[in-house]
Parts: sequence; structure tokens; C-alpha cells
Amino acid sequence: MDERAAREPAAGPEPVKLIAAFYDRPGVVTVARDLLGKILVTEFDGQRTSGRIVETEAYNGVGDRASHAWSGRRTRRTEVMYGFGGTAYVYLIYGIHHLFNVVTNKKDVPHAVLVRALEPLEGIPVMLQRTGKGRAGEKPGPDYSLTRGPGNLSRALGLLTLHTGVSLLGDQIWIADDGWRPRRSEMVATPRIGVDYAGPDAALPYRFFIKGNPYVSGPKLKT
DNA sequence: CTGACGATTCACT
DNA sequence: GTGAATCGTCAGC
Repeated sequence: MDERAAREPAAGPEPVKLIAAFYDRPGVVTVARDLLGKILVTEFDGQRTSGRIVETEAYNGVGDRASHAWSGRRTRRTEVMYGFGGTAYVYLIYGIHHLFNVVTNKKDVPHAVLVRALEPLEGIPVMLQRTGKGRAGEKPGPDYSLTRGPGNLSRALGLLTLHTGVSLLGDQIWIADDGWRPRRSEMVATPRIGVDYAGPDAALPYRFFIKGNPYVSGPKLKT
């Protein structure tokens, strides 16, 4: 298949917004894998920005030491994780970066998927404006750092902590399927990034990404 | 109320 | 490879 055609949003069918049944499923690891290739969209003040999801991480509820909900921790910040699947969970890390997560599973089961990287599709000028990247004097060609890494992509799409609790079934933030999906052989699973504190759970293969995609964060794989 | 720290990023050695 | 930025959250007193 022509790789370029596969990545062109206009080449495929109209993207269809994912419905509650996608998010409600009990297996957060499966949902994290299934999110690869889907399109994350934000539309704030009439400004649409979107990108194809190329990297995710699953956070597997109360039994997962890496999860904010580990051991049933339930606070004002994490309360949204205990809500319905298909809700945004955005939190501030290091006082600087906003990280966007998708709450999954049914109410009271605090599963979530961290979206770690996107390949930009729509609204790239807006993303450049929001991030301050792409100004004159910089080297030509795509700036892969625009949406590489969870802090960067959240900034590019305008996602802030105030968006925590927003339904992904609404018209501000949603995820769509345009029919494109990675082959199984293009998908890689590794341990999650930045969760060394999680003891044995730090080694779980809960990070998923599309092999070879230049927007994927973290160290490069050995070939 | 206090203090330690983080699901990160970037500049710098 | 190392360290700083910067502040809400959380556990503990």
C-alpha cells in the first residue's frame, strides 16, 4: 500500500467519531493498542487541530503501581478517572506540562490511556502558533517535536487541565476513525516511559507505538 | 500547614 | 549524560 496515501486524511473515508462502546471496554491495554492510528481532534473557538495517534500508554487501574489510581487512590485530581469511559483526564506535571489521557472502562473502574505522540494532520499553523515553534530562522522541513511527547502534543492541540472531565463524545475534544490502522507488524510494545518508581509494574509492556514513525517519543529502538 | 516530588522537556556539557 | 524550570497534588503532621 502507498504509505503517503495512507497518511493523507483526504484520501480515505470521512473520519467517524468514536462512540462510547469504544471506550467502555474492560481491557485498557486493548484500548491503548486500538487507539494507534485513530485521530485526536480538538476544536476550540472554531480552531480545529488534529493528529493521528502514533504512541500510547495504558494505565491499568488500582492494581497498577504506575497509575495515579494505584491502590484505590481517589482524590480531586484523580476523581475523573473513576468516571465513565470516554472522558478526558488532563493533569499538570512538573508545573509545566499538561498531559492528555483518555479515561476508559465503566464508571468506578479508573483505567486510562496516556496519548504520547501524534502525527499532525489539521491546523498545523495553529499548532505552530501555540507552541512558538516554526518561526523564521529555523531549519526547513517538518519539526517532529511539534507533537512528539505528551507535553508537546497537548500544547499543540491546546489541551489544558481545565479540559479534564470533558466528554470525548462532544464537540470540543474527540477521537475519530478514518479507516486507517497500522498493521500488527508495525506495532511495537515496550515498557512505559518515566515510571521507574512503579517497581515491578515499570516493566510491563504497556507502551505502544507505530514502528518507524518520526513523531514517536523516547529512545530509538535497536534494529 | 509543610515539604517533597512528578505518566516532561529543553539547554547545555 | 546532567540539571533546571515551576506549581498543583498529596501524604504527613
